[in-house]
Amino acid sequence: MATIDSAPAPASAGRLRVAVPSVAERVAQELRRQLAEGTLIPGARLTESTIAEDLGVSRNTVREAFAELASERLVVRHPNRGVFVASLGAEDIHDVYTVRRFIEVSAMRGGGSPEDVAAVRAAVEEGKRAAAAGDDEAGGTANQHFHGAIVAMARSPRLNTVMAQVLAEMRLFFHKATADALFYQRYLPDNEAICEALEAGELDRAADLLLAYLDRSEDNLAAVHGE
Amino acid sequence: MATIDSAPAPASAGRLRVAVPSVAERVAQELRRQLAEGTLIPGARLTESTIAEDLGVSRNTVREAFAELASERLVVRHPNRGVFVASLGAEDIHDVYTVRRFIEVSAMRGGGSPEDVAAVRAAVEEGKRAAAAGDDEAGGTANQHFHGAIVAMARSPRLNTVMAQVLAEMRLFFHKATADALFYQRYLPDNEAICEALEAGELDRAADLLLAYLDRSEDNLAAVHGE
DNA sequence: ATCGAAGGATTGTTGAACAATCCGTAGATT
DNA sequence: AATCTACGGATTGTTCAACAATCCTTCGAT
Repeated sequence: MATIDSAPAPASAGRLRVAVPSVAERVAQELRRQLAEGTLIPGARLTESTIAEDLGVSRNTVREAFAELASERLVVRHPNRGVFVASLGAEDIHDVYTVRRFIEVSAMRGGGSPEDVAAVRAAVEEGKRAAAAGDDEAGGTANQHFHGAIVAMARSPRLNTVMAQVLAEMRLFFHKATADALFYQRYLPDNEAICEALEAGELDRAADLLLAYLDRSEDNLAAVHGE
Repeated sequence: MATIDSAPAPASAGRLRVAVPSVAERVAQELRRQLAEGTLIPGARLTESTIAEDLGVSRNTVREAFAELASERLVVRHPNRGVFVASLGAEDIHDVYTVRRFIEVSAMRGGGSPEDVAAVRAAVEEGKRAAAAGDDEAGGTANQHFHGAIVAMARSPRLNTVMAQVLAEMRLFFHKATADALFYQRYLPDNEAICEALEAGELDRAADLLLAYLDRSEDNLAAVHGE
């Protein structure tokens, strides 16, 4: 399949160091892409030699990429058996939402700078445009931007990392749920209301709305899972 | 230096599968130990070949261990330059405490089952014993158990993981601070008060006390850092 | 003193090899 | 027929050796 030689060759001209990511990093990136895109479905097995050949890299390099993805919980290692695309069970969904409740709600109560709030607003508008265009994929992305922007208000690199990983895990799961075209649109009014409360400086109310949203979202997802 | 063949040989008798950790995992564990113990000081460089020889494993295996430690932020990778023991700057300390405020305080407001509360109490008593014995190392460990137990009340594997990583990062930094023998003892009364509020079911008060403790602790640590 | 060109050392990556482990299947046993 | 055991194939875990790419230092020239 597609090779990973995407980065422009370190050709002649530019003397500006661009920090080309390592091969292992590019492999991880490519796998992340396929994971998010849904090419690799949860539970699928990833064979080292196959991927190594497909991407034209060594098995050892694939192995390093696996280690990275495993640390992000996107794949699971079964010793001596191989790595598999992570599949979230009911407990995992609940746990992910627990993390989100902890982090997002606290971030909301802390508020953010005007630029941070503007970023939240921008994500809401992005969602509206996606809905208008009927683009579900973009709608999901916008929703993740919305929640990412909320956490970003805390300006904490570590919290941002945690949140990014959790959102990546959710994206992995959503390929079952997104069959419902209205899944994201349903939450647009919530995002709008939360954002307005935030812009008005009513942080506690915004946090309460966000909490209610998360609870409802979890229930919906659990229902989809149970079907 | 010391080899890593610690696990009892997969001898004859036992048919019970014990899941021997992989070599890479044992290397990571050994490095974690040295990191926590202070043998490896922040900023120190870890040369692949040296460690490979010292532990009697291959360079590739060391590399896998590095990847794991890097994902835990215990070491930092500088591309083409090597990996270094992470050293926390002022921003990092603040960030770590931000994470702790988010997670610990929320967990406290959520409360926990009687067993979970008992675990918190046990950590407090552990700290008292360590103080009585004048054992600073044990005091630090007890303190980490205390805060770990608070987060454990949320019964969230992912939050526990995040907290464990943050505590590991702090341990890395504390080797400067622990010169002050009273560093941990100073916080014993706080832990006691927080625990009592928790046991009394006064979650909000316990959370407020915890928050105040975290703020004070951060200030102290920042002061130590600045000296 | 500044700059640039070797030189050496270390990382990044590859390829091949082998041991260890797992899985499925075919036979043997009851 | 069902269960157990042994075997074989496939994949992972780990090692080793090599080489390219990159960085740091030193040396020398300007």
